[in-house]
Amino acid sequence: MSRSATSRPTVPDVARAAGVSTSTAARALGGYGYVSANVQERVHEAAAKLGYRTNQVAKSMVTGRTNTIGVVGADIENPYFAGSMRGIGDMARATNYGAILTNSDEDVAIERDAVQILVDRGVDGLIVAPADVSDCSHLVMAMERGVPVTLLDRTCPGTEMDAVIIDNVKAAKEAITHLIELGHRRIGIVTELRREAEAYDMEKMSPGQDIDPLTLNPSASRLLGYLQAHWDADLPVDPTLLGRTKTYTKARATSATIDLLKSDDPPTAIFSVDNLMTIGALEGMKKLDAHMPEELSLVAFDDLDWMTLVTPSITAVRQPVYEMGMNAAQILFSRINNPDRAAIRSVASSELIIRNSSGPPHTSPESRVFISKSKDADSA
Amino acid sequence: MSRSATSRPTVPDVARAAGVSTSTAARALGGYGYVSANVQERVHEAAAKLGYRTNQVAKSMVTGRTNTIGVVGADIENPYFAGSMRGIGDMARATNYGAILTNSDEDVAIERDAVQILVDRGVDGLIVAPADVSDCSHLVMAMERGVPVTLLDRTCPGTEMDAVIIDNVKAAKEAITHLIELGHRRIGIVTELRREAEAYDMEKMSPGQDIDPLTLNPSASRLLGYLQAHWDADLPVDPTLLGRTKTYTKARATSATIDLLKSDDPPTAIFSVDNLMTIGALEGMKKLDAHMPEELSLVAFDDLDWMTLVTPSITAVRQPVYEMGMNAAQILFSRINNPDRAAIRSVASSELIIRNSSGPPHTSPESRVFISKSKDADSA
DNA sequence: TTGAAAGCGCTAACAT
DNA sequence: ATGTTAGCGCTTTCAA
Repeated sequence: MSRSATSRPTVPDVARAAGVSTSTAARALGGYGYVSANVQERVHEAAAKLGYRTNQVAKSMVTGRTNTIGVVGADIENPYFAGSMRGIGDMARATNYGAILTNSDEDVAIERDAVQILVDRGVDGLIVAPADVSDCSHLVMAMERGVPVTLLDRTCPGTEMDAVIIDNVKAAKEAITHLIELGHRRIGIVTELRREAEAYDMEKMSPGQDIDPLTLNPSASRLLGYLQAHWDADLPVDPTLLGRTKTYTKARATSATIDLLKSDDPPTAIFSVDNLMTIGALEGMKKLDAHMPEELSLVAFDDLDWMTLVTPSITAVRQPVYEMGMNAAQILFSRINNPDRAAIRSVASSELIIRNSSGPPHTSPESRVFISKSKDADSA
Repeated sequence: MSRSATSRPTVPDVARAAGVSTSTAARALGGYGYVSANVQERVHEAAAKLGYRTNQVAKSMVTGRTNTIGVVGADIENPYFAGSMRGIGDMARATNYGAILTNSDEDVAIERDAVQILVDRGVDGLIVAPADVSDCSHLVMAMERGVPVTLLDRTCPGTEMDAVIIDNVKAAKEAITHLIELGHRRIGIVTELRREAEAYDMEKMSPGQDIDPLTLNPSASRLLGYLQAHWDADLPVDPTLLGRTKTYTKARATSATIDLLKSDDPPTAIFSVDNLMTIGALEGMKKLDAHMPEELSLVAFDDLDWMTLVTPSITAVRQPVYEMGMNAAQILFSRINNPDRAAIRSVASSELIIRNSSGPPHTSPESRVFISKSKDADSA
């Protein structure tokens, strides 16, 4: 296991070549302490000649800092995280940090594991999109161990962690209000809502109760926005319009959409709660041959590059993912350098981009071909 | 800068608590050397009680291994790399490795920098998609420094590095042959070809010359496949059908496509050479309102999830990106554990998925509305 | 301004 | 099977 053909030169090597002591050479190389200009130059010359490069591992051991952060997201294949990750990576590079990427698949156990491993590795900080906002104990522990955590996309209620989020309730509400204003009265929503409690919320929630959106996972808070839009418009809410996938998969989104469309009184519009759900919903619509926007409107959460290319182009809520990633990294670095400052909560602004997949609803059910079609078909 | 509230317990701490020597405790903890069952248990109890966790940095310093690899791709926002990265990450996790991700934006200077920094950081190996196959000196240097490199997506000719690739020439040839068999005789190609030399190749290349595809960047080797398909079918090649973007951006792909379509004798089909080029090409086609497949056929390189959702669905060459990423990681790990084995070149198999964006060409130019339309329009 | 020496937390000879 | 000791490459007191 010869790690290197000829092992790399060390500080003592450079010192010897420059005719100074180890500590002087180290000072010159590391740029700290007092060094005379003359020595500075001699040392750097020697270093260049020998091809010296600082051994970061050794440096880390004594400084206690690795200049590395850990990033725990759900899935790098999801454009949301890919975009954030790019932002994080760019900011890290600019600040001389490395970023170790791990995927949790929205599984808290995997996330807990990943965090543990990253902390063991000595990362200087973590950026985490927690799989479950009600289970953040491992993140709190990391912070207590001296490893700062910046939350992305979600917050952990009752904790004092920095976070970069958007206002999911507001964003969803805006999307639904758009549909209501177009005349839609039966709006389906395709969303995960993994935890039982979240699904019940739709019936339990009422205009009176003042729920803190920060205690909710994104899918639940987007549901809340859905509800609030209805309340504000004095519209009733029909629980059968809830297309709950329980599992975060495209296939479930497809079947949830199909179920919705095949119901006795199908929705005239669908709100898909994030990019994976959108793909699933579109697949379901395609299977039933439901045409947008004449037969069915669609508003998607998360804007992707292909959404302008499809016909019709898709109305979507855009999040500034790249900027959010950059911001999260920046906030984390500031925290690393100033562990005791107050927690920052950065709320990025989202934007509803109205395109052609959303239009006025059709008045007569007869004109909606997919309905009669679906009567013939069996299950999915 | 208090890194941790109360600093973490060390091996000596555990040893003391268990009433054994440091080295015995270390052996028990690290699972190496001889330890009696009795002591093994006592040490682990003590460790658990103290909440001991191995300091990986210290361990790395003495073992010379960090259990970390570096990954240098063009852009994590590109689904190709995101998919590979997911594969790499999953394999790394399974093998107890961490993966540091960096983006090169296809810039050799950035890549060289990234490699240097990762080597300084002490990564045990690198997975790199080299920005330019003719400029791999920094990768060779890393290898000479004892840091193995596995190439992804591209090879470095004349070097002995492991690589995971597909047969780009064959894949492109298959795609173009499909179009030729449909009856197309004027097939446009939208591709980067950054280097001047690559662009000249189209004219210079001839059936006789036996070019080694491994000396070419992906976009050039796909062009070669394009040419070979023509040669095999005894069809002439028209250099004006080359939509060269020079820069790897969507915008350039769009304008290259528009230029192609607005030319005096526009192509009846377009081959977009990777996913970014495809998005650009589609945008250009949409701008000119060129309908697929009646007016214009499209075959894309890289298959993405939305390509089945658009109308018409898009014919595409699929690469097993996830598997390739996994494979690259596996090969790298095997090389780390066996530095002297022969180089592996793993060629994954691609697949042409025929959908609805490719069909027979229209015989009469008059029926192609976008042509007349584009006569009116100005530039882009 | 420079040098000598200690030590970060671990592993790995070597001795017992 | 266990303990003693040295040392990875760097930073960092402390003296000079």
